[in-house]
Amino acid sequence: MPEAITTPSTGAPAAMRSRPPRVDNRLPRILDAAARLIRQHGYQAATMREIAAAAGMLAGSLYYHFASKEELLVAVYAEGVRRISVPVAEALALGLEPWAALEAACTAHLEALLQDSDYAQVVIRVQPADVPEAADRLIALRDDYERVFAKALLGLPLNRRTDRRALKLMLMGALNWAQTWWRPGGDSPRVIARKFVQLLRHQLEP
Amino acid sequence: MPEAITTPSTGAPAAMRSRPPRVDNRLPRILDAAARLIRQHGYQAATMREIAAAAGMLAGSLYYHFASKEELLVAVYAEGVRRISVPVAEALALGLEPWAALEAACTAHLEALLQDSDYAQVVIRVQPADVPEAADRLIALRDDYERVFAKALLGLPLNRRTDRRALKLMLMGALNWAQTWWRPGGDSPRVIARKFVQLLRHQLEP
DNA sequence: TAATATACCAAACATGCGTTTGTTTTGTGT
DNA sequence: ACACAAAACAAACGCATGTTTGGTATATTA
Repeated sequence: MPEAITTPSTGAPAAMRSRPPRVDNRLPRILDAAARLIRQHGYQAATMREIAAAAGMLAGSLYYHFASKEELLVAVYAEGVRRISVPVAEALALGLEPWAALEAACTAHLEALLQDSDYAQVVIRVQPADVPEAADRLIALRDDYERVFAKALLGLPLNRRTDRRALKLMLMGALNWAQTWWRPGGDSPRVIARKFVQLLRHQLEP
Repeated sequence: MPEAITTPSTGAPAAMRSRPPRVDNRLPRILDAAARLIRQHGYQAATMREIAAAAGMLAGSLYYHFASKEELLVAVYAEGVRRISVPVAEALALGLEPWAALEAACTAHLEALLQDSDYAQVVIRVQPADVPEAADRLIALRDDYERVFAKALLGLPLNRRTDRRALKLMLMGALNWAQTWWRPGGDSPRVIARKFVQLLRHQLEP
């Protein structure tokens, strides 16, 4: 499934550009290839040559669009955050009652993470600490999404003694870790989300 | 805090050895250095030269003890699994009532993961897929531990419709993900474990 | 159609990597 | 004290990596 970006951010020399980008721009293909290979092999193991070849060009040509490999990662990562944030925000905008809204948000999160998007998977797979130069920006991007997800917990009618922060960390951890064990053919994102929310919401004892 | 291994597995040429290993063996130091650097920088970014230097030797000398960098990782990883499994198994052997036992197991898991051991952190940080040659063995090691942890859920008096597998996956995900957000000075492993188990055990609604 | 910035090619560069090889030191058992 | 294996050194090898440089084709605008 091809994942062309709708509005490709223009390349590196964006500051001094006197003409609009060409229509046959291969920037989206670069980002798609980078997202796929970084997801498959990790950031370090995904080489610029591999990425370039997958985009139908040579390694050096990537540097017309990105100043460095780390900048390329940041671009992919930012798009990944977008691809999780948007569906989750949409789910939260449906006006469902609080628990259903949370479940819908979790479903959207898992769908992006497990099925839909190489970009989204990069966000969970790449650890900011692995990319010293860009770690701060990656963490900031991840925090952006956390704030989106946190909204899903706002309306919940909770016990007075419930630690909302612990609830958020627990749920996000459980969701993100799904990437390590989930395989196609397993429970669907919707089913997993339902089970997880169910485990939290109701008492486990008989 | 130094982390000398108690019973160092003998080096690479273990098959044809006619004398016991020396007492000033630096193998433990190699493993400690590898564990620390792999935890800090990730597997790919941790170089053999760095590890050797941290152990007070040269890169080539590592190959007396390990046939390759991947073999070194496997050794560290195996020790890491041990350092999580042992405390958790001990917690489960205390004879506590089921929910307290689960909480104790989670505490032990988090202590190893967040505070005690570079080795343990390697287990969670390194993704088997990043090390193609050794991925199978790493996954097998991780599964070994999962079986230990799964015992913590056996005795729980649960609702008949509770999905025990989902419960395990949710809880392990939440615990393992703590590595990405926890910082020294934050809630202690004991407190986190209590909060997480509490969230699962009791009803969240008022 | 002419001009020009866009987008890429082609080829190399410097560097750091995992690993190998031959040699030397050093602890240990007899 | 001697013999010998264990353990490390010293130096290189081959290779892949991210990146740079100068040149070239092409779509777009005027």
